[in-house]
Amino acid sequence: MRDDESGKRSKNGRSGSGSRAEARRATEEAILKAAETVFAEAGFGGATMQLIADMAGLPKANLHYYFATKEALYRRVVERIFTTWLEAADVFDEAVGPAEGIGAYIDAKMEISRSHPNGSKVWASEVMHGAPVIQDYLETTLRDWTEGRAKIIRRWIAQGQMADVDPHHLLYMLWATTQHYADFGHQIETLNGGKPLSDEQWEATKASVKGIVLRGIGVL
Amino acid sequence: MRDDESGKRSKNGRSGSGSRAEARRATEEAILKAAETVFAEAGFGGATMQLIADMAGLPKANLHYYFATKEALYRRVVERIFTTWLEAADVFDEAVGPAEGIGAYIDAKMEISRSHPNGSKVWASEVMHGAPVIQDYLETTLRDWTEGRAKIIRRWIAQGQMADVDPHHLLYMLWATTQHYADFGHQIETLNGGKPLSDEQWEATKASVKGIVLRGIGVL
DNA sequence: ACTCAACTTGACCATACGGTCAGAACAAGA
DNA sequence: TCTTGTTCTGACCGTATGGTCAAGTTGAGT
Repeated sequence: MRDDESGKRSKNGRSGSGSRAEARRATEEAILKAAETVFAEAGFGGATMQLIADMAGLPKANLHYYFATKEALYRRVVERIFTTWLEAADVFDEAVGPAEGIGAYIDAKMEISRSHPNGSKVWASEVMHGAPVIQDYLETTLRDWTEGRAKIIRRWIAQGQMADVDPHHLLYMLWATTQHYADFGHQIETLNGGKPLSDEQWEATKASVKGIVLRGIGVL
Repeated sequence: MRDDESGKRSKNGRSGSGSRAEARRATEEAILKAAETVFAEAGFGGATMQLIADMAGLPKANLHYYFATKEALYRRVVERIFTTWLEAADVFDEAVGPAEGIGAYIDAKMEISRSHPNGSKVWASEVMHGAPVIQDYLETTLRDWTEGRAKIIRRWIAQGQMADVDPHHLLYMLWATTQHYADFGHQIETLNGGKPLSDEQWEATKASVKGIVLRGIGVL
C-alpha cells in the first residue's frame, strides 16, 4: 500500500544529514504540509490519518508518534495558517495612507491566496463549522487585530483621506474578496475554461480588485 | 436513543392528513432540511446518516428508504441550493441599469445569506473540495449564467453607465462579499461581541456593502 | 373484507477509522 | 563496545459508520 518500496532508506528518507532536532523539525514540517493538503481537500471529517501518513511518506503509527491525535495535528495546522495571516498584515500598519495601506494589504492577501490556497481552505472550513478549535483565537488575537486596524481606518477617515465607510465591513470585504480566490479557486478555474489563472490574468485580477475597492472607498 | 418516545404516532408524526404523495413530499422535505443543517455543520465527511435521521425524526433505515446513499442525499441538497441561487438572480436581468441591477442583486444575495446560511456553507464546502458532485453544473449552468451576466455588464459599460471593470472579477466580488456573511457568519458574530447582527446592523451592512461596490464601479 | 404496493423499523453486517502497543532499529554519549 | 533514550513500524483492537434485510404495518383501491 505504501508508495515506496526501497526498503533500505538510511534513516527516514528525509534530509540525509543534520542533527536530531533538525530531522525532527523536517519530519514535522512534512507532516504538517501533508496534513494541510489533506484537510483542505477532504475536510476534517473526511481526512484520514492514513492518507496524511501516506502523503508525508511514513507509516501511520509513526505519524501518531509525532502527533498524538488527529485533533492535535489539525490544531497545529490551523494555528500555523492564522500566524501566517497575521504576519502578512504588517503592511497595513507601515502605510502612511489608505491607498498604500489597503492596496498593499490586498496585494499581500492575494499573494497568500495564490501561494497558500490550502491554508485558506482549512481556515474557511474551520470557521464554517463554528470554529470548534480556534474559537479562543477569534475572541482574543483576531478581535484585537481587527479593532486595531479599525482604529487606523477611522483615523484615515477623520483625516479626510478616504470615504466614510464602516471599518468592519470594509475589512470583511477585503477578507472575503481576497480569500475567495483561494477558497473558490476551483470554481474560478472552471469558469476560466478549466485553466488556472495565468500570471497575466493574476496581475489583472489584483488590479481589478484593488481598483474597485479603492475607488469604492474614495481613494483613486 | 431516538428523541421521541410517544410510541403511537398515528402515522409518521408529520402532517396528520394529506395524500400519500403529499406525505412523501413532506418527509423528503424534512430530510433535506435536516441534511442541509448537518452537512453545513459537520461537512460531508463529518456528517452521519444517524445524525440526519435523528434531526429529521425518523429511523436511519427509513432514511435510506428515501435516499439510497449518503452521496445521493448530499447531491440533492447541493442541487437545491444551486437552484435557489439561480432563481434569486432574476433581479439582475430585469434591471435597467447597474445601480438598480447590481444593487438589487446584492440585496437578494445578502438576504439569502441571512435566511439560508447553511445552504451557502454546503455550497462553499462542495466547491472547496473540488466540486466532486456538481462539477457538471459549474461547467454548464453556472458558466452560461456567468457569461450572460458578463454580457449585460459589458453593455452597461459600453453605454457609459458604469466604470470599465472586468465583469468576471466584479461578479466574483459580489459572490465573495455576500456569501461571506453566511460562510463566515460565526467569525463575524464573534467579532460583533458574540451576538448575531441585529436587524439594524444588518441594514447597515447591506448599505455599506452596496455603497463600497457601487461607488467602486462608478455608480453613485 | 381483501389485496397489494408503499412505507416503517430493529437488528444486523462488513468495513474503515483513530488509536495502541510491544518490540526492533538506530544514534549519540560514556 | 556498551548503554540509554529516541525514533520507527507491523500487527492489532474497539468503535462508529454506511448500508442491508426480512419482517412487519399501513392505507388506498376494489
